[in-house]
Amino acid sequence: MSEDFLEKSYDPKKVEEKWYKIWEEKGFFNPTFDENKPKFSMVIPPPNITGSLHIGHALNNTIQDVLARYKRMDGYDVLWIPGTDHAGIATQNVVEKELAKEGLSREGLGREAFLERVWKWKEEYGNKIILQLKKLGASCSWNYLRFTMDEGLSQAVREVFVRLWEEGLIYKGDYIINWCPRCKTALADLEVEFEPTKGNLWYIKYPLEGEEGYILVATTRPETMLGDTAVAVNPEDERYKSFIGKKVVLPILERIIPVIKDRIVDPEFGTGAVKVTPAHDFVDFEIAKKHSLALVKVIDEDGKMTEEAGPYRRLDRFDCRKKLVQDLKEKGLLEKEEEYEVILGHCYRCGTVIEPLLSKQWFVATKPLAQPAISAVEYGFIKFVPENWTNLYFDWMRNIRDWCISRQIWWGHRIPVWYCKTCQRVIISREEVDSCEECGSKDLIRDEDVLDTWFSSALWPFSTMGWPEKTKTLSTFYPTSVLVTSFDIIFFWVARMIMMGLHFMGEIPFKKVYIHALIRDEKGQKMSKSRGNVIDPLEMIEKYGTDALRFSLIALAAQGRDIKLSEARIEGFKHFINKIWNAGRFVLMNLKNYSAENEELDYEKLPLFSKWILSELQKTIKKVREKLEEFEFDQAAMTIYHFFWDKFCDWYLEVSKVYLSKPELRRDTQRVLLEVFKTSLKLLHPFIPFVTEELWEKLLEKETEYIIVAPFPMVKERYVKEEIEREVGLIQELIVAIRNVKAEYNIVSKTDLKVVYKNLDRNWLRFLEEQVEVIKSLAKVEEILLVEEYFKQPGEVSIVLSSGELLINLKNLIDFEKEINRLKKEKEKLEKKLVYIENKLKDNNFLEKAPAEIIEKERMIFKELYNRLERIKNYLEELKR
RNA sequence: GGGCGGAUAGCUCAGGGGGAGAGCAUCGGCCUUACAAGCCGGGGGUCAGAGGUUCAAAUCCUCUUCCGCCCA
Repeated sequence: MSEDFLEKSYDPKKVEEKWYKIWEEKGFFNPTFDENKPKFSMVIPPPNITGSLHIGHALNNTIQDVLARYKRMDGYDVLWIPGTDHAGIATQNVVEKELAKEGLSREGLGREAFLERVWKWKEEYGNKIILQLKKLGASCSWNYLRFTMDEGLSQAVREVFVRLWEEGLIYKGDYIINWCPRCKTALADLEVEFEPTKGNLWYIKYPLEGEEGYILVATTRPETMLGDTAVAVNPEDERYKSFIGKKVVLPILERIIPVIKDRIVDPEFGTGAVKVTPAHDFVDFEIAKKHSLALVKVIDEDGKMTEEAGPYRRLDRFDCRKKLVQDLKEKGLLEKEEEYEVILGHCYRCGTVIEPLLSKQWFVATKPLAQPAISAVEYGFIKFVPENWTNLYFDWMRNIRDWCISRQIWWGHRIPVWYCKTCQRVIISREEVDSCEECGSKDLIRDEDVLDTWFSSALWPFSTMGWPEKTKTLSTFYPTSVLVTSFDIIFFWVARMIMMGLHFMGEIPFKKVYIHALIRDEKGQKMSKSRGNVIDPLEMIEKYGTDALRFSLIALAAQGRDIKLSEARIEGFKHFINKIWNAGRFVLMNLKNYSAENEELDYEKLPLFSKWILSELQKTIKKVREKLEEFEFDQAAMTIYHFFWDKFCDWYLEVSKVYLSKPELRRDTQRVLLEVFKTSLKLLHPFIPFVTEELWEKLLEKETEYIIVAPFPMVKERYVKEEIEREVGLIQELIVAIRNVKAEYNIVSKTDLKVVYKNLDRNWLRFLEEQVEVIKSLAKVEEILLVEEYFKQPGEVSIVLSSGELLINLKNLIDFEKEINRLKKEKEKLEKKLVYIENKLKDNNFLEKAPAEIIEKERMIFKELYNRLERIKNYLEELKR
């Protein structure tokens, strides 16, 4: 039968590229601006241009694509803006590494040549991830492809910078910041990753000035003592009350510094007396501000000791530590040294140990921006899904600190600030400046720094739509419908977009934030480039096909739980894809001589199982829609999976073989097969676009040429029939029971087995009469006799069903011991359950307090189980005889 | 230290007050004309432990143990 029209198994390689190209060429991905359509919009979380599609991207974009395709099919005008992020530090590092291989350096090339080089690199490799997104099937609106350093987006960045400056929300100053001595740039607090590391706690004696004695100070970073400008104790600490106000001599440098009191000092840490190094510690910096202490910077931007470090100048910070400890030991000023777990900050890009140091940087005052952003979520204008992320968001936003936005790198949006060398004027401008607005001098220098990459991504939802211009895209599609991202960038990105969106658009950037799971490696660790533990989705696509990968990711993406992905799982879903393919083959084979007609289906005339599958289908449509709306993608996917495989393939296709063989049923059965299959494909399309489009192409009687724009199925309430589902349930139980006996007794499929079904309900028997052929076919038996009364013959085995009993003649095959065991086991199970229910039904509390329908249900169950138990007991007796 | 989440079949995980589920693995039988990437059937669980709330707890609450993550 396998003729020219369909291969025996699905080969994704043959179709994926073809369909993507067609969809793109037909322009299905771009919005139509049709005023009659409701709008749905999203912006992609822009992947770094240095990136290659990793499994996290795959999940993130599959989810967005499911939404985009679902909404598009459901009649929405969909805009899904794709793009990439210039990823300042990461990209600069990549290009620098490349240069190093050629024996070149960034400094050697100079700023301009280096930037040219980065742009060249971007042209060459920066598009890689875009192509990979296409492989994934992402139906992004490619006409809107953006890059954070595009001219338009750069203009938005300058506009925002200037406005924030004008509003007094951007300032420049000397503050303590996180410094990466390898990347040679400041980092925002968020860009530092903390890790507990084995270190030491050194106890150092600080002698009192002008008298005997000393204060013992504990520190994990002794080299910073060279920058100490005080010793601090908690004012409540009885041990040190008498020391407050005295002065101590800083060892080695012999600087005289005061002993001060401050509540921030933790009396439990070390000795309760701490050294204060304002230029190299965040807490100490705060203390120094309060007490007007001097700031002495002893470590420089290269991680080396400064001139202030006296004898240790120009030593590396870690070498200095060793030497200093040695010197203190020799001088008898080191009381002890113990092992201690220190929490070290590392650069999130290169892993180097961060040095907090004093530096002149640009900051955004975040408090005034944060307040409206908090309110927007409090009032429910923006909703997090799942909502437990809301707390995390509030927590961070309520404790937000000013944001250090300047970076001492070259790749990025350069800060739009110029300094006049003649009159010292600071010029902040949206446009390039070539002469001083104050004195007219041409002797200007531009600020060397660039902006934090997240500064531009914070504008992404509106900068991509053309802001600050008032574009049609903005007025049509802003705010976006939903943002799909993972929790690890709620602070970096989501929170900042909300702040900037509210401030500059006066409107939220998105109505919902769907936070999906993080895919972790087998150790439960986050996957990242720097850890080198990424799993390659492209390899999975190569091996199992895009649809299999997509379906796996979606099926595993339960809300609120991380995903540990296994390849076996993907392979399993590949089988599902193939199953769909083969069901398609079956349907198509049987539709060969079926000609399309538009007349409505005569529902009443349909045989039982046709009505049943239509009813099941409606339930499936309903649930898939609900789950998609609730962002419960895994459940949406599994719902259609189970319908398709367990209901449609395992039951209806088999039954249809019987129906198709009957001329009077053939035509309507073809129609139902087509209807159910087509609807299934539509339900499946958002998840697995390629195989569904390929099969759709082969189908007759389609409402649209391409499934990607076919209407998403709607529930037809008139097809929902619970009574039919119940009836079919009983028939299925009957069939399974027969199969079970056959399997237990190893009776081969082709046999002249005769089966008797006994039930006192005459109406039910009459009803079953019509189903005999189906039962015979599915249970593979020669004959089935429907009777009201029957006397069991020797050599017959009995099966007790929810309705009626089954008697199967096994002749001399019957294994009495086996049968007795089986029945005993069932009897025990039943008895246990019965005792449980009986106790319940005897309990007055239960009868008084439980809802009536529950009591009724329990009674029904009791009756049924009791009845079943009685019958089983009877048969057991018979067998024992 | 603070917060969040998890502990359910051998493995990976759904479920979330009223008769314990899926996929994979496993065992037995089938090359049954859509599919062996398949079909049919089976076995397998004190739902981490201890208390509590409730007529009823795997599910809600408290505590304990272990694991993961985030923040300091």
